[in-house]
Amino acid sequence: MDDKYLFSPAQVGRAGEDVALQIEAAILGEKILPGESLPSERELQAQFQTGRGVIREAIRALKQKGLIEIRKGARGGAYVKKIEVANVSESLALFLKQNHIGTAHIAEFRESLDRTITMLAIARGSAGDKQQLVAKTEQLREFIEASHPAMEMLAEIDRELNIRLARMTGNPIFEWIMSALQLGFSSHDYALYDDLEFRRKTILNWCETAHHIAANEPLRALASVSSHYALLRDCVEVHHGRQPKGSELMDAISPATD
Amino acid sequence: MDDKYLFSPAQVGRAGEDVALQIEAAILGEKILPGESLPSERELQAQFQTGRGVIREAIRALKQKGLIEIRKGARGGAYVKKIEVANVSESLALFLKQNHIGTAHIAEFRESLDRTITMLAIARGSAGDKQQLVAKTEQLREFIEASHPAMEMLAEIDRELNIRLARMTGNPIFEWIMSALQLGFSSHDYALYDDLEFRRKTILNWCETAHHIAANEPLRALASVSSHYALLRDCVEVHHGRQPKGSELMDAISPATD
DNA sequence: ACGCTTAGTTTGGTCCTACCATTTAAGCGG
DNA sequence: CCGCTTAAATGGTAGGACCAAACTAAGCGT
Repeated sequence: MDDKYLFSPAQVGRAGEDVALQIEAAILGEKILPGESLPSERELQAQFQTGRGVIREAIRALKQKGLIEIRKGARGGAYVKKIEVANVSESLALFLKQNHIGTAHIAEFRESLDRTITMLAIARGSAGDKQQLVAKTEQLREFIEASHPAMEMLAEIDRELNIRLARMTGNPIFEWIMSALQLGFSSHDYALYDDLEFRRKTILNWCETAHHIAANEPLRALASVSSHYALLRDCVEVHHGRQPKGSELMDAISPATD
Repeated sequence: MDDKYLFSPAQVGRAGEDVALQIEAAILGEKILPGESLPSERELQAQFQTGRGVIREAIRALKQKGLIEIRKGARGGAYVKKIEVANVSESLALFLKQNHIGTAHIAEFRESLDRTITMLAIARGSAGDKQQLVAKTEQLREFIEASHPAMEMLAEIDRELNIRLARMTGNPIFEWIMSALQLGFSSHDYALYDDLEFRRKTILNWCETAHHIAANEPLRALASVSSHYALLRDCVEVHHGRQPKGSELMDAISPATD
């Protein structure tokens, strides 16, 4: 921190990029650990031998990447943080949205993911995890039978169940990919809970799945999982089935459009 | 000249965020289409009633998200573009890297993905696609038998084969997730090609897989795919043998310990 | 009339300086 | 010792000036 600087002066033309890259390298190379902070903007300005605007833009880019968070005031500055899955989600969601990916494609992908997760969860999840899963679903069923809660809440619980299941695989990637997909498209999930009929069926299906998992019955569990997505397809069909509007959704469901 | 602007003045305190959000909303809401450009920085400065630095930071953030590209000079400015899968890859790669995800976890996820992709490719891929796949793998085999090409090139071909296969599913998400995983971790894939022995086996395995796919033999194709990953596990094991099972057993594949 | 050169204009990139808002820490008085 | 006030550190904003790149168009020569 005295005569030996972490960073080198940036070159002209694309100084901003240069600065951002150097700082990013320092973070990824763990020269600065999560929780620690970068030097202040004015200090960086001195180290990089550049204007403050350049530093600010670089910091902005890193913040956008999720690598740092920024605090104001004394002892403020750019603090390195662990990247959250939300950053990946946002990126993925933006991408899927801008490329007009239909619900059918997302559902198909999620179905394949769910099937794998289910198998791994059966194989690796502890008995306690499985019991908790059953308990959660039972609680959900009682809930829906007793009252008519907001569908946002049900969607939230559904999300939580999926994550819990994914975590039982012992492989964090499944959990994160699932999170990313859900965060990006939770709005679509609401469709399932929009209709009381489907809501009931879906929850019963969750109970069924949980029981099969707890009973270590992979084939039956897989059947349940797939039937969840069959339900989803039916639901979508009922709601916008005949309408030419949003036709991309439907023609993507039938895969044989070659 | 117009009295009706696209954007509203930003609020103080977090003007940068505000500006970025407004512009992002305009892009996502397709008020500005890909190929078109935003007003110039100075024009935006006028519309948002703010300093130019704020505009620049907002634009930097959007560029980082992959929503726009920036050109200098007259007719320059921020052009809206379609988000590329590389953005998602980078985000995912950063995340996995910072969270120290082991190769074993990535490989497991990829294996599950590959199995699904294989089944879908068999079911949906055209005969032409399948023939091309076989041709590519045969070409690869001849290549390796004739010479000792750089392993980077082989890794690149391997990548291309995977993408081609993923594309045959007809569901772009498989292709993109596969791209993202590969872009983020192609360096680890090199491990497989490091050893001549494994290189040969891997390529032969690719040929086998391609033939099974072309012959519409899903079970055999799946066996081939899994055998590819078994090969990977063996390879890693040979390179650094002893490791306690369970956690991060392939963690030290690139750095340290050697 | 055509093509090349050149000056001008637009626009992003950088630098600077000043000032504001917020947060923490030090200092002071009770 | 506690609480209030004040000062310092730091990010956020404003606005101006200039540079560099890239496109435009005027002008020149053939």
